[in-house]
Amino acid sequence: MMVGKPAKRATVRTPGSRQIPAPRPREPAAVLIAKRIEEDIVLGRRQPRERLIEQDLCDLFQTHRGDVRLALFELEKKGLVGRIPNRGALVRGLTPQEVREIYAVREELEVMAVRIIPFPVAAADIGRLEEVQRRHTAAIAEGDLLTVFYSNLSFHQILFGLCGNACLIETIDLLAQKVYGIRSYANAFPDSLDRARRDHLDMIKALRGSRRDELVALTRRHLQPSPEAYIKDYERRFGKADPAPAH
Amino acid sequence: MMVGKPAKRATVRTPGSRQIPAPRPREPAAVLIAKRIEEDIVLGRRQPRERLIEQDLCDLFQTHRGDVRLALFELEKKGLVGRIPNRGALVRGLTPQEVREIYAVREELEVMAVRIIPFPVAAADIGRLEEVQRRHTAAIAEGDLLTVFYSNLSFHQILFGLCGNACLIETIDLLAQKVYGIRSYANAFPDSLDRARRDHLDMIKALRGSRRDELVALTRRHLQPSPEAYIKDYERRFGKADPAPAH
DNA sequence: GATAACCGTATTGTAAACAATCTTGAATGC
DNA sequence: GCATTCAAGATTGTTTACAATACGGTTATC
Repeated sequence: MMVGKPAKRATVRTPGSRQIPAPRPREPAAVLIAKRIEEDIVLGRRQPRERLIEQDLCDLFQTHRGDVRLALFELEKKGLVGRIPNRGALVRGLTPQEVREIYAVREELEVMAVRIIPFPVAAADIGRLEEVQRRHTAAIAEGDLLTVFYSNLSFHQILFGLCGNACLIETIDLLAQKVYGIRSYANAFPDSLDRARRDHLDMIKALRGSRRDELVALTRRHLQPSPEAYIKDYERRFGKADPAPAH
Repeated sequence: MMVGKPAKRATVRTPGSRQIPAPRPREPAAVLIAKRIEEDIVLGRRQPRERLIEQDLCDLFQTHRGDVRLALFELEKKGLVGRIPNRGALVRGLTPQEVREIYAVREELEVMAVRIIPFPVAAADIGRLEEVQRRHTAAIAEGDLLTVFYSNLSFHQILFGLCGNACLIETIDLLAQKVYGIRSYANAFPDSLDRARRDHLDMIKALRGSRRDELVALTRRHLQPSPEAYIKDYERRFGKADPAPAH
């Protein structure tokens, strides 16, 4: 497996011990493969209902089935792919119902995060946000959707990372991953991208001025367009009736 | 592997298709093993820092390393065990900091859940809660901690299940799993168990009367004792200084 | 006597082979 | 012509064997 990185030492913490030197869990190969597949789904290179065959992925990533298998289980738990026993994995689409539910929880958690960010925010942190936002803006101008995606991701990770609650950060990230795939719908319209860009700039301003309520309102508003665009498109394709509850 | 159950057919939903008959993902062996290990940790039969050696677990569960491996990866993602490359898995304890953070998020989500429960709640659902609560009460009286644990679990799953948001339910469950292990601290004191019991009864009453604010207050209060007991015990054992940030 | 290099053992990580299961398509009977 | 049965191929699930790595003790050396 040649996807791995050099990897250096790090530490793990266990209660009752201070710092134990231990090999850092260098990104296991399986996780890297999972990331790549995730990216494919985000970019629309893999469509819902498409099968993910283990051997194909082995050839693609030059590895053995063990890692691919692990990656698929991982993606299954994230909700990005479904699995049918003895049949394998397939890219999983989301019903409007599911999208609405996920976004409701995202809003709750992201609002919580910005509520507990300690103010004022350090200038260095705001600087990092501005730096990433410059990349984001440039990528939109150039129509580089891949960079748009990743810089947008970084922006939110930095922003919510300010809240200081690791569990909250992790959970926000988890839910964001579940709907990575539907971004492409929102990104299809330049208007949406521009609006997101302006939201980010407004957020930075609110942060700089320690205006929490404004930040909360922006956070809520920022989450609106994506699910709406997705649901609209979904209904256009498959009809408006929500076909039976999702289990 | 002889842990499996008979397993029947079910259906999977994918967007754009109606109902596709498909083999129901019968609880895979790995998941069952993970549950058993989880239970061991909950019951204190496995202490933090204890190593989990794959071959030992294979012998114990009469299976092959593939499933054990998968189970360990699963528990790792849940945060119950840590892994050191080429060294294996070990039961992971939680720092007070982590516990506080997890409970903060739990409170936010569980309060959200009870806020969106559609009122009035169907009599049948209240009946199910009462039924489970009878088991809970009986188990406390008999000192059957295992049944206490599982009936308490059921109670909350039914309660939060009423909110109707599958993603929210799932996320609440995920966070609850992360702190399964610390229940034993709260359960050590009969007072705590009795208080939990009374909380449950009060919740049922509030549900029956559709008194949402009361339910929210009870939900918050119900989450207080466990982390407090754990943190107190932790500081007694390892000293009060929170040793270095938890990453 | 302390320290550094070495080797044996325990354990995980990787790979390949085998078995079980499902899908697909053709052949057969009605 | 249509449904049913059967067999072949494809894919996943399981098992076993092998290689790589890390730890612990022993020995050699200064």
